[in-house]
Amino acid sequence: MLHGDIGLELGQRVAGALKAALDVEITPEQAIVRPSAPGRGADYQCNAAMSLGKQVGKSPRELAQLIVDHLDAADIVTTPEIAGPGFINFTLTESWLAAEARTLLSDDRLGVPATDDPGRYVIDYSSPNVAKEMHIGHVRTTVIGDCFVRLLEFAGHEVIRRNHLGDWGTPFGMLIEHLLDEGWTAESASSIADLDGFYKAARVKFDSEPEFAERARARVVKLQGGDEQTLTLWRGLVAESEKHFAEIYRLLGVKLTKEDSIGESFYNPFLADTVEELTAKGLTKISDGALCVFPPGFVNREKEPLPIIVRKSDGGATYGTTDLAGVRYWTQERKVTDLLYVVGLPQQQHFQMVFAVGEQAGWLDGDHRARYLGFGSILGSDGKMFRTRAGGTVKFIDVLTEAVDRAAEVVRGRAELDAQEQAEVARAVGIGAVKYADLSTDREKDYVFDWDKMLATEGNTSVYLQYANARILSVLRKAEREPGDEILVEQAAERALVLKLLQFPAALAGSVETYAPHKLCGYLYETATAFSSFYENCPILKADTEERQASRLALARLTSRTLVLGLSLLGIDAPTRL
RNA sequence: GCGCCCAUAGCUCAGCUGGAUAGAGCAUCGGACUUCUAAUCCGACGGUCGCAGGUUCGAAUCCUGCUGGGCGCGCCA
Repeated sequence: MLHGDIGLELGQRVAGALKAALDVEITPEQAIVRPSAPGRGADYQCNAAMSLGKQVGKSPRELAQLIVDHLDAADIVTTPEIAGPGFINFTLTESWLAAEARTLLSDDRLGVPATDDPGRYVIDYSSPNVAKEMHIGHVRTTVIGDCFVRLLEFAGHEVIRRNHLGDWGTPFGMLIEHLLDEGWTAESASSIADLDGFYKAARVKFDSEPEFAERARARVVKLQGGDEQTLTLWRGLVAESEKHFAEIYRLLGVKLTKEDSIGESFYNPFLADTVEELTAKGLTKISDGALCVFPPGFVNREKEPLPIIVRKSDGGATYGTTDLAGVRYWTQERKVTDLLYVVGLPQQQHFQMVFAVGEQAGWLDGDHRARYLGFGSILGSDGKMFRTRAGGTVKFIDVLTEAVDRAAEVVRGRAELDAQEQAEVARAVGIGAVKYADLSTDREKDYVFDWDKMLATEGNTSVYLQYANARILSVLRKAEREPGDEILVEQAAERALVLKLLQFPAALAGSVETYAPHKLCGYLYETATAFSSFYENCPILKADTEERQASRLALARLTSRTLVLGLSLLGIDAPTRL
């Protein structure tokens, strides 16, 4: 099957028919073969005849008939029917469905091909600030970024995780000066428990004491100048922060580790060269004392060109400088093919400008692509930015502990789990719920954070998927035999489930190509509901023949494998019991 | 003022890049457990796709305008 995609396979056959009938060449994609809406009596439909008819000078129905007449697809579908203005309806044969499903039984990748064009990706995500506690604002970038890592790795790409820590810049003068004032040393600095409080205290002092602010500014210069005592203290702060981040990442179950920290400070040695190269290429201009790049097409409110400031009037660098140095470093030094930025939507324009400059500088081109993957905000039930009842920032760790606590409540008294298992399940369910809520709606839209909805056992939630899987595994445990290696497609619910399982590769491809985890979520939900229906209608352990039981056990296992793999690509665990 | 995004069932969301009668879940109502995990399943109810034009065989989807909301727009990152 072409890329494991039924639609593409049929599209290829349609393309072949068109070639045979009229010597017209189209790609399988251009054949526009899509799953039909339920209840229309067909599995797939070809929508190409209407638009193509005009080009070849035939009526759509006439063209559709020509395609059908020359179609070589009897191994897959029954005789296609032409309907309406020129739709070609395909119904897959039970024998083909059975044969295809059979091949999945021994396929670790469940029909998903590895990419034939592997790239080297670097993904910028999570990006917390040193000396500040992670908060609700880091949830989406961390969860979504981790999902992309998993999806791209599974697709067969090399993926470099990049945690772009906020570990440099003006706040660190204030932090280090406060460190010294409070009598911390480089060694003890890594044991400050309340980093957030520490940051706030420094901030207050900075805002209220001019003398301190003055020292803080001087300290920034020392830091950026490479003063050893300052650097040592700075490293202590970073180390302490990384402990906190690691704790969140561990609890959350994302792949980020300390080794993935490539913070702003990393680019410090490249900033001067980057600015120099931009200048050498004639892209910079001094404006109001700052060195700027003006990418074409961006204007401010006065319709004047909008700059990226690469060197402030005081000589300092900005995040624009750092981001440009990053584009330069990863494309030129590390030879990555794709740079992905999982950063909130408010920063869209900034990245568009950075990419535009990257192209002007020749760092980005057809072989070195950059893509900004923005995401919407998490809202409270009032439709405004999600905050605590007191109006404060919601801490990341509080979200996770509350999720696990609430999940424990949901799981309590459930099944025959001991305390240890209950705790593990609560974690899988609670964390899964937070991640799934984040991944299951359109990435670019805002979504409303709602504990009851995300932990609901009905509807499109991770708990429902986890439950469906646990149920399957329970049946498999109770079976007194191994699943068979033949698939029977007899009942309607059985047929629907098999078709759904065969659509996994296409669903996954759609999710990866458009960086849309919610498409995978939707597919998994449909698969779980298809299984539930099958479970109600098709007895497994009590099937009336050996063959049926063997086949249904195989289908059950296949469904479980699909759910588990799908969930794992989302970064969500699937407990064996629930 | 300029730019970007959003508006679909009472609520929360899909709608596969222009296809057929716009789909799920929740809520409401009605059914199904001496049967493999009922945390489930089956059915019913529910729509002026924000408004108005346009493009064409065909628009929730593309274009223009408007209304209502969110965000961004020079030395924080």
